[in-house]
Amino acid sequence: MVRAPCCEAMGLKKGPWTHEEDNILVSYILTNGHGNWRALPKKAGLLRCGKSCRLRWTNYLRPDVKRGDFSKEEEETIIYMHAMLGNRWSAIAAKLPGRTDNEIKNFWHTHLKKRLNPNQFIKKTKPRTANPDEPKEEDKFEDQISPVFIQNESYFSENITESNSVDMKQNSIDSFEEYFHDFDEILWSEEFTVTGEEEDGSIGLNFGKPSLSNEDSISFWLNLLAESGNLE
DNA sequence: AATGGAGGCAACCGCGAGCTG
DNA sequence: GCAGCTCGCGGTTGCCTCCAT
Repeated sequence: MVRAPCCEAMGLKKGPWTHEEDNILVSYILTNGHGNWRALPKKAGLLRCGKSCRLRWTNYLRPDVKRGDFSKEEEETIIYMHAMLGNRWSAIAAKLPGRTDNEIKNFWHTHLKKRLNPNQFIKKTKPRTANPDEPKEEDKFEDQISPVFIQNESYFSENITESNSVDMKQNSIDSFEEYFHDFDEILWSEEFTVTGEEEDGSIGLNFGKPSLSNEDSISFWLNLLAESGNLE
């Protein structure tokens, strides 16, 4: 199959986005929706490829993108989900409202990965398609989880009191199961709902459905653009 | 104050999946 | 069923900032 060229180079801009480009993209999407990403930049008057626009929107400009440091809970979720799913960042991001796969991926590589023993970290990326011959995700869970968490001394330092390595290993698994018992139920329940503005100022989300209504999104950006003087 | 290295993050690239005609 | 296309994902790169010397 012949792949369609993504950015037929000529004249298309690359590199960091400017505020003006951001404003154009946001205004266009809020007015028209993104529709066909490939056609969007031309319609919006941007010298970018559709891919670049989509990435910019999903990772940075979307109103429900949560910026700022990851909370302890979010870190724990990432570690837990990564132990279960491997490098399936989009799947992990789906469990962290307001966080993007790119952000999580970066956070993992720059912060969390360091806490793990690299020699023990052998989990490979899972293929996106389910192979019927392979064991189910749940069946493989134990095999995946132990090397990561057992080696993560800092993570379990509060729970592990035994110095004996064998006991420690078992304790780690027990601690893990105990520690994440409630967590698991929350993560795998479809209703992971937070609404309205949170106490910390972050945007509330209805997990499992669009986090903000279109109307809310428009209001958000109209206000923002109006404040910055970029929208009449 | 200058400089070089390390770390962090935004953005790009290439591939596979899924949709459509 | 096939070919062409778009979209989404994960890996990687490169720039910018910070910090140590």
